[in-house]
Amino acid sequence: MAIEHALLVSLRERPAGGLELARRFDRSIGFFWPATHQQIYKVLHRMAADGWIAPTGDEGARTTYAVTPRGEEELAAWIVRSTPTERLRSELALKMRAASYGDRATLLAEIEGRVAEHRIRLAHYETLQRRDYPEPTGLTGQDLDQYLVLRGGVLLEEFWIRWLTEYLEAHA
Amino acid sequence: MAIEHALLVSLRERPAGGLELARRFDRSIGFFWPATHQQIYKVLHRMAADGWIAPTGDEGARTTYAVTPRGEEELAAWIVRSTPTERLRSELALKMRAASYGDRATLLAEIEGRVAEHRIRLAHYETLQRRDYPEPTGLTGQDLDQYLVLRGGVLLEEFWIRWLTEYLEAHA
DNA sequence: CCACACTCTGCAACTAGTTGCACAATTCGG
DNA sequence: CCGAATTGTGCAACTAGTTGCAGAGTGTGG
Repeated sequence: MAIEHALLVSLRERPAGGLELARRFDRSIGFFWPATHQQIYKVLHRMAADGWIAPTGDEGARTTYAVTPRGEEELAAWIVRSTPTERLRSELALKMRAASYGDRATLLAEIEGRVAEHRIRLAHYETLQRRDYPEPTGLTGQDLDQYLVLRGGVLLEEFWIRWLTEYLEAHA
Repeated sequence: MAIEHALLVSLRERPAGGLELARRFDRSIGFFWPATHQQIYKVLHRMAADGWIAPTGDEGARTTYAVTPRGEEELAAWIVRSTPTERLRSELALKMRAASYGDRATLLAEIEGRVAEHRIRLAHYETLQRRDYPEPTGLTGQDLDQYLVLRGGVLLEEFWIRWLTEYLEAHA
């Protein structure tokens, strides 16, 4: 339902082909919307068929798409449409609750690993933050929005670290 | 991949039928794993066919399932299996980033509504916390786990409120 | 006792996303 | 220049989850 719009946003920022988009998803955009290249290609075709995007300057094998006026309209319309609240779906949370039916020690080890992962991701986001937005107070428009989404990534990682750490401490 | 196990956990706590399970999912278990009754029925059939659960004391139309030994095994095996890190998928985050391509005022209003929702949910969780776990320091085993998952719900709501509020303030 | 509402079960069709693979074009090291 | 690795595109089959609907059974107020 929304990957189309994620692609529109990314293509609005700069035209690109499928793989390039997939790479961008692995970085910024994908913090909050993971996608594989296969799915991206599938959706790109649909979007091109619907006239939301169009190939620019055919350079042979690789196709670069740009957003059409029709796509701009759709993007604006989507932003205004209301979005249902999203629920986090966490298998790990389930396991934490179920721990007493299995081997708790193994689960605790897994959680420790997960905390380490989140710390790494957090450090990565903080590096980006320092590099790209050293002085956030002056930001406006798109830059401000990008910064705030990155900020969301930071807060989310902090949530995970805090929660998992509390779990570990309670079972120490 | 995991709804089966969520159902096992819930049925382990107390045998039940499809609708009753759906109701439980709307409450505690579903904090981190939403599911509709239709899907629950579908999965229950599969699980019964696989021998993970079995109907208990046939009471006519409504079927109550309980976890079999085979199901217990599966539950324990699942807890030990490692889980891929989950990514939050947020359409709202995308919109925040895309705001400058549409009507920002409308989006800000929507975000305000969302904050209100999260505050309500947070208050609800805190009520549960006070009611069911007034003295968390003495908890052990399953009770402790349930408490800690509820605690995760609280932290998650706080994450949302904080992030969305920062966004609103930055665009005030 | 009968109409109406509610509970419980479930099917069908669909949409979104994943996994595994294949193949062409390009670049790059020897 | 040639073989190998990498980049870019994409199909096919599958799994998970959603939406919309329907019918059977139970209880309840007039």
